[in-house]
Amino acid sequence: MQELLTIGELSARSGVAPSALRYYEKLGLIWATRTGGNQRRYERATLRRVAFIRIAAQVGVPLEEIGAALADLPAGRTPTRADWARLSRAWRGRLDEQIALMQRLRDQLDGCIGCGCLSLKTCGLYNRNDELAAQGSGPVRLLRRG
Amino acid sequence: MQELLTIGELSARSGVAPSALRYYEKLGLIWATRTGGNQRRYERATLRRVAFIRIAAQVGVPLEEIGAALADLPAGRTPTRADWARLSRAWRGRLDEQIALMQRLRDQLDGCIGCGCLSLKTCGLYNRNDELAAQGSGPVRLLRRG
DNA sequence: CTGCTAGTTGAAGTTAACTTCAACTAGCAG
DNA sequence: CTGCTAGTTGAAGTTAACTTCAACTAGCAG
Repeated sequence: MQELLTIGELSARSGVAPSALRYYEKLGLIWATRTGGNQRRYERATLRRVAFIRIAAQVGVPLEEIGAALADLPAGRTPTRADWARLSRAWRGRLDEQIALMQRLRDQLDGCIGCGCLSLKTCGLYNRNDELAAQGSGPVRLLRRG
Repeated sequence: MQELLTIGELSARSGVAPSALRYYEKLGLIWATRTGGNQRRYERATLRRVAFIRIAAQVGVPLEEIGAALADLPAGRTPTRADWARLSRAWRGRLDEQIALMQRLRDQLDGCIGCGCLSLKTCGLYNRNDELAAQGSGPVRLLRRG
């Protein structure tokens, strides 16, 4: 029942390069046991973990934050369905916020750039971005905080 | 009528650091005339240009692509309201696509991680991401292509 | 015309998320 | 037990989007 995966197998099944998997390990996002010859062997549960990492990363969450979230999973045992469900609830809220922000951006882009009023001082869209900029900056932050 | 802005003024009014403005100039996104003493002086229209750059960048569009879009603005004259409207229509479509993708991600996160089926091979969410990965990778690409 | 703040340049540094490289070892098919 | 593919490490390289630094000059208030 303990079928372990080599790094090549995990890479093939997750679509993530071996070098990226080693990088994730260095950041503490995943881990592996070692063979006598020092090669990595991954538990099957790692597939789910990597899937979660990739999905969150593609949504713009920095790996460090993903690691913090994963650290909330139970330490001793393989996470259950319920563990993952609990974790995903938090990201659901984040996605909701991001979607709402982009919708506001879109609507204001129509009304604001569309009408030619994009004049910084008076433009609601730009001022919103100023507020966001105060919390951080760049697209990633925009996506992170919502 | 030709009130020009110093880099400090443009920075203060746009919320973008002087070093970033110089960087944008190096990339060809904005430009300035020079005083006798070689200091930059920006036309007021540059404010609108910078606003557009920041908004697009916050949505995840790389500066190089923003530059390509800005290159479509009329060369000889200050862009009119209609010029900006034309430009913004293209970004509107992009935003629509991005919003739609994030909504799909959210819905599948509910159904997929939520139910514990996040098993890569069978997971629709993850497979969608594989397709996306074929076009590029990472959050920025996700946001770029939609 | 003094003095201070604001501006100039080119080079180097920063961060995230990886990839590439070199030099080497493990694991397994035949 | 040979030979090839897959794996190992640490260091260095990559890209985007900037920032920081050093050494210097402009512009303007008083």
